[in-house]
Amino acid sequence: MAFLIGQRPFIKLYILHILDQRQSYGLEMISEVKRYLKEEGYTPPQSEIYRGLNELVTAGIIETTHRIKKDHNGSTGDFQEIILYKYTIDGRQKAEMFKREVKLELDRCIGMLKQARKDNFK
Amino acid sequence: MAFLIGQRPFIKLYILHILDQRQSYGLEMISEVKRYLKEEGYTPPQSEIYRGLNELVTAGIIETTHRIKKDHNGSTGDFQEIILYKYTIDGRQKAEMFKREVKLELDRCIGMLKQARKDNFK
DNA sequence: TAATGAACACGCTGTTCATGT
DNA sequence: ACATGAACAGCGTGTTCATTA
Repeated sequence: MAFLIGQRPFIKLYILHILDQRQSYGLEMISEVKRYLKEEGYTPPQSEIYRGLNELVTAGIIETTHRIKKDHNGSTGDFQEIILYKYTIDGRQKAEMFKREVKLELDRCIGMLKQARKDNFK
Repeated sequence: MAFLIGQRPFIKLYILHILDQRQSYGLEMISEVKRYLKEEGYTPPQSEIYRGLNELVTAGIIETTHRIKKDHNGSTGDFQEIILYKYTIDGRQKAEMFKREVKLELDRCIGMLKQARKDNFK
């Protein structure tokens, strides 16, 4: 049995949470996750988002709405290509299974850390 | 900033907790830690105890009461050598600093995981 | 057998670098 | 600059193996 939950599934959870509401892309999602967790004293590295996204694609949970151009830059007229992600047809269903597993892990970890606090402090 | 607290400091915390009460040795401590955490669904590997012990020795927090013989085996008359650990002179003081740091990490992790549960479930 | 710990392999993570728009 | 992701390096961890009493 592993010690604590890994960063990967943890971030995937947030990715799915974001995609529950709307399509999004890598850097936007990492920013949002950072916003969620900044107060908790944790800043996930950029790379983790992409790793998580690729794993979710491989798992058939999400897919890439292949390259779509975004708003152009007002001054330069540049177009920025991004990769949008969204659920596959049965993706939400698969995601529920994944979420359930992660929830179990999450609760186990919380219980463990609380126990450690109880055992070793106060 | 790292993601979650590592297994090493986590176990060291329990080692110190045990040594707060009495001297002990490797396998005995790992057994006790397992007892503490079994209900939480976590079984630390044996090796981690030794790694933690060595690090605490290096840090000058504990020291080894060099090899002491233990109870003999009733039937064979064998003697088993063990390595007892205890606090150094200023070990408890140093340990307090370490514990304080770990407590901060512990609380941070709990907060983070709770936040994730709040964000992604219920 | 109990006890210690070395040694190995591997996965995860953080940083940096490369590429393209 | 923004966006993606490959590539590299290093640490932590889990398992196995070796040694000794």
